Amino acid sequence: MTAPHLAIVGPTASGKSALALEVACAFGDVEIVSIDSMQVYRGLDIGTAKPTPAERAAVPHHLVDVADPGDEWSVARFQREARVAIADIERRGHRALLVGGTGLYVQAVIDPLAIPPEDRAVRDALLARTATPVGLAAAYDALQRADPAAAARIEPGNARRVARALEVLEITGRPFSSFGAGLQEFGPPVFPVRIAGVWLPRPVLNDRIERRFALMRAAGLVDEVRGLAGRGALSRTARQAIGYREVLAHLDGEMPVVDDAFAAAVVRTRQFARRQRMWFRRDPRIRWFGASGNPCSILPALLASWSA
RNA sequence: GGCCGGGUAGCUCAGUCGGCAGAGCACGCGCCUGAAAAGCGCGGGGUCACCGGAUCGACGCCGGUCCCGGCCA
Repeated sequence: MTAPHLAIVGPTASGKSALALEVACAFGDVEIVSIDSMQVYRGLDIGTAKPTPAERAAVPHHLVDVADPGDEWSVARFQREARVAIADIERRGHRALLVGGTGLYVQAVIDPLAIPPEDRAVRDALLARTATPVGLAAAYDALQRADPAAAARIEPGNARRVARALEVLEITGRPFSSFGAGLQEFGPPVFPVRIAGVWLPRPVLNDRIERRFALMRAAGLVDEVRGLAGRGALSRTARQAIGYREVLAHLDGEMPVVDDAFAAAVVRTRQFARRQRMWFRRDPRIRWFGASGNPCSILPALLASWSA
């Protein structure tokens, strides 16, 4: 039995990655596993705040650059690959340091989530049918009859999730709800792990978000997006990355002024950070570490907590 | 200076034969099992530019003032 794995979660731009590198240097026996739905894509570097080659040379990083920008990524794929990576890390006698802000992915990795199978064609057909209010209402009705438990967990207006539940029903013949109680239950993780949450005051975080986008812009985000767009199609999943979607809209002429694109990206990042806060807040297994300014000031407390 | 158009929520704008003001976005609060940097629900907000007038009653009608845009001089 090895020592427990570690995890750092929190909203975007809260300084998790920098902290993780410090922790890795301090401990020496940890490898970083990025829990990030967009850093998996090769070529999406600047806008995803991906660790630099130097950082990746200093500390091994996993689940970064494992997909082509044209790939449709998914939670299930992440769950599989992350668990393989963690098993490998254990085999080397090391500890995994999970770092990231994609809440669903964190749970897919550390919780015993049985993710039902999918059939994209079936779901796309269902989504087409639920595209109108009338069609959605009919679909939700059908779900209520076939799987009341799932319907109770899904808002009637959420076409995405209604379609997904019906999809599972259609291709497996089993109710969606039979695959698990949902994400409300925070039982013991599938492996021992200590989870730290990074908390910053909202004005500080908002300020960091704004600065970071300015830096990304200066670092050539527009050119990066232009290159990706020119090289071929970005998948539906990849093209919605914050910053990429907005710059793409600018390059397509839908948003003529670049500054507007970046302003929109900043707004969407703030909204994203809020959803992340909501998501992580309800997980009682997270131990929170707050900083009033520089998130690296958390480091001593974090190391002390994890060394105990 | 003259003529025309406009001044309504933080922003962009809708609106009513005169009957206690709406939408989208933003913002706030929340939800979440194969797109999750996605998707969805709820909510707070306005002396309707200002001053005066007629009216039971004005954001709306009348008169004036200020500001913005366009055309003419």
